[in-house]
Amino acid sequence: MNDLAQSRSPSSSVGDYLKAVFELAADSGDAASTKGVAARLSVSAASVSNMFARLQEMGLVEYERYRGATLTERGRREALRLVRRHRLIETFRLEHLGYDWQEVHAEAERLEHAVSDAFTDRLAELLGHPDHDPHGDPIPSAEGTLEVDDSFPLSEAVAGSRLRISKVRDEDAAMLDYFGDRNLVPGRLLTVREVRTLDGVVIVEDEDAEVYALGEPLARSMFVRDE
Amino acid sequence: MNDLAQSRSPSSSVGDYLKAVFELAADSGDAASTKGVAARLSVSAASVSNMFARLQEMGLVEYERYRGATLTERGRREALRLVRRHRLIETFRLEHLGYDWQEVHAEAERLEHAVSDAFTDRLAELLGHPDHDPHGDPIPSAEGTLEVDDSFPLSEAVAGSRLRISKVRDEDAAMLDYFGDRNLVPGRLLTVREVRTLDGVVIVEDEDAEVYALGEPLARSMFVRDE
DNA sequence: TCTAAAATTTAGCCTTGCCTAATCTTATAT
DNA sequence: ATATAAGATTAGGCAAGGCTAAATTTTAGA
Repeated sequence: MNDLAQSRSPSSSVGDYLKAVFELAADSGDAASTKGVAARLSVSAASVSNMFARLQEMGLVEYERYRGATLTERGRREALRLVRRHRLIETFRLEHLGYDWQEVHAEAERLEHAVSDAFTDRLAELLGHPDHDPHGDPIPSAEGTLEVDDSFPLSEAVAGSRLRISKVRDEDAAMLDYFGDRNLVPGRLLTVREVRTLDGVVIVEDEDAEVYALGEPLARSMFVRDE
Repeated sequence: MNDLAQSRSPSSSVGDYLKAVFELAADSGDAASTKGVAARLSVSAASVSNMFARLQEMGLVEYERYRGATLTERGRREALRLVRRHRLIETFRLEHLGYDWQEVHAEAERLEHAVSDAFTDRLAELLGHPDHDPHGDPIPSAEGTLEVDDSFPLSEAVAGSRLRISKVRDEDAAMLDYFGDRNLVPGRLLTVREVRTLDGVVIVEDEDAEVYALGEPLARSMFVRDE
């Protein structure tokens, strides 16, 4: 009964936790904290403690009390499978179902737990094996490899540099709206006019010579790469 | 807390039961039995009794102990929403993902619980608002209406009649294989050569003058309409 | 009609996930 | 160096859904 639990495909809840740990680690480079995961999944901290212990039993995370959790190799593979599904579904919804760039995120959270690997791979084929989703996030390969990410938040840019938008945080719908409305989307070129340390405002100019002053929250939500 | 349960969208388990009751009633015209639902969902009879009581509380079925359950109007609407999703997803998988006619059924069971109505309607549009799925089953409209079904199993045909295949039972993969391999699919025309009451074998000839002798189990799985 | 088999329900228990309240640990600020 | 705040864990519950075994009702056969 124990090794059965090992071989079963993780429940949708387990998957959500793995993805949260994966994404928090990507941001901070560190172990995922109870609090961080709780906030991301809108559950209580107690539930996270509880789940961390179970994930460790299942061999999906390395966990030490009061120290947070990091993914094991198996946990990381699992998380990447879900990320792959999520991003392909988003791309499908955008390109074939006519959803707005901003609307794409929400429902994919649910669907990613319901589709099989076979479905995912056929979807990838239908879409022409894209390597980035509509927000600019890289899509993991079917083999579980993920492009190394050399992008950084616009808030850390230096004045005068020329940058390409690589991705936009997809957690906040209002921010997605803002960027979407102004066509500040992955692939666009920006020139940094000013980075004001005083208040964190970053002033950029786009390819059409439009100038935008972005406050720190916005500047932290847009990721760029040196061009 | 009680009326919240009323307004919530039913859990995936609840939906599975509603669909099972719906489909059993369609077959037998009668209340769905505990045993029938248990067999269809691969669950113990005790679980079904339990769930019938809960479904009644939720106002989704009419249920009397030892007498089986029938859907209420609300229960029927819920079931039809799921059936609509299921059949549209099957159609999508066949037409856009290149699945075989036989493979289509299985995964849709899981997906139908994860997609929203909005997704479903956009999918319908992408597919050109089909009114039948690949097995020939009618797709309920977004408003919850379903074509009246005047088809009957081939096992009840009379010798000499000309019939069109309307649908094929999709529960048994081996039978789907058999029919699929021989191109005995919805839309094809058949002429009944002989109906042998002795052993239930039905002998038919298709449009290409191929002749098939179908035993009772197969003849009961193929539905036809007078042409 | 009466009895045995089949179907159904009840009782009692388990697991997964989630919650709140109370208790620890660790980190921070004097 | 230590008090306190912040973060994490434990304890104890709850609801959904499932199961088995035992009891009950219905149905069918002699």
